[in-house]
Amino acid sequence: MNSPQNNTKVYIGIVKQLRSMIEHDGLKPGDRLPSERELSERLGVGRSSVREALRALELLGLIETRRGEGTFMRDFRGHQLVQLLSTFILQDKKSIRDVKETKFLIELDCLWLIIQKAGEDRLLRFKKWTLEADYTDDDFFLEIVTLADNHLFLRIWIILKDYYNSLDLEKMMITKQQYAELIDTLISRKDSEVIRVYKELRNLSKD
Amino acid sequence: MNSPQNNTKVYIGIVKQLRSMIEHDGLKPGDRLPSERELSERLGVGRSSVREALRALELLGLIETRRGEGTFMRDFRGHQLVQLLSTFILQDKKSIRDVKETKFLIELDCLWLIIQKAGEDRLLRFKKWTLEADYTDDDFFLEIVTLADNHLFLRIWIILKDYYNSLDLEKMMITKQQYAELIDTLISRKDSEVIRVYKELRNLSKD
DNA sequence: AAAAATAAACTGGTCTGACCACTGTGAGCG
DNA sequence: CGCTCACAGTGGTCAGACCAGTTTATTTTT
Repeated sequence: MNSPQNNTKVYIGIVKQLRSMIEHDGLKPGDRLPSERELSERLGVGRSSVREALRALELLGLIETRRGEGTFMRDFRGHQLVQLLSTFILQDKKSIRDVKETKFLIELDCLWLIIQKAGEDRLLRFKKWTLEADYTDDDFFLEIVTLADNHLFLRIWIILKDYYNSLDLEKMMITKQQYAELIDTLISRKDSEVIRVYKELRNLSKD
Repeated sequence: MNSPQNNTKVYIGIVKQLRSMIEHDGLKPGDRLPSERELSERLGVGRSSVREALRALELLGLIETRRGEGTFMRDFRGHQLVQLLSTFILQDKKSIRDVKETKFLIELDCLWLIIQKAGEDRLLRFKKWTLEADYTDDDFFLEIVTLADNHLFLRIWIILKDYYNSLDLEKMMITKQQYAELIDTLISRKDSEVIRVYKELRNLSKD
């Protein structure tokens, strides 16, 4: 039947079913899922099990429920979960250090990837935007990570960014000139220069 | 009563209660939580609501339940989250290229971290093991990533490794001498040399 | 006929009670 | 002393009931 194996919990199976259902039907953020009772009947399980699965996905921020209306796909970037986990887990100092360390290194990786891959015209346009537009540090590096053209790094970075922001660390001021300088080094394609400028920008010089 | 506000869902309140309970009682990984029925009674809510909260936390990897025994705190240093989200991220089975690229760069990151952090004695011991023991490429780099002492990278790498292996790509032969040489460069702490040797080892020279 | 009020049919939210499967324990027997 | 076995406790699951909202259809009123 629907159950994958016997010793797996029902609600886990439902999560999987839902995932494949979402993929199969191509559900996008905002779309409605079947009602709890319908899922219950369709999958041949109790409604409470369906609810356990849905509640878990809700806490993860993947879906949203509105009483009287239904359950909907959500445009998830993790905030729900990030907030929860950060207060839940990230208390210990080492985890915080890991998050910072990982975020920085992935940003460096992406810079390196850009050197390898990005076209010069794209970089020049980016530099122009850097000097003219208004943006935050997250905005800037989101563009960096996007330019690196690695979907995996992009997803991981976004998660780390949210974590990082939830830590409420003091942030340093970075001038447009600094951002622009970083892009210059990208255009010149000098690895070592990129690393130096990035470290300076992140104030990691002494490390 | 126990409920924080009236319009918040009960299971959310329970999650919060659990969090403060964990903090207050100083529960550590491996410790047991009160049973579902006891929580239900103590918090004045239905058992199904307790279960919705527990199931959500379980899916998050924060707790673990064993039928007949109870519910236990889990060792979640490494963010189950990454693993969970990975099933969603890797869902779009986009480019194999991304997986390879990311795995390699993270391995490089870890090498870099080792240069910064690892003690020489540890590296010497590692080199000895490299020359004497029997191991696979995965074994070797698992040790590398572990030495980097970044739990986040460790978890991400493990996922990538598993995915990478599932791709069934042809693998090249790597001699013990090559592995040992890599460690030598780590001991000498020359960044550029490490990169060169690693690339050679992964046959990325032309790239 | 149009608008407003009402009713019905859904949706999620919660609780209760029941039963199953599994684990640990302790009483009782050999 | 060691074994067996029943029992209490725990999570796993289901069914049913009721509440509280929303939407839609129906009826009533204007």
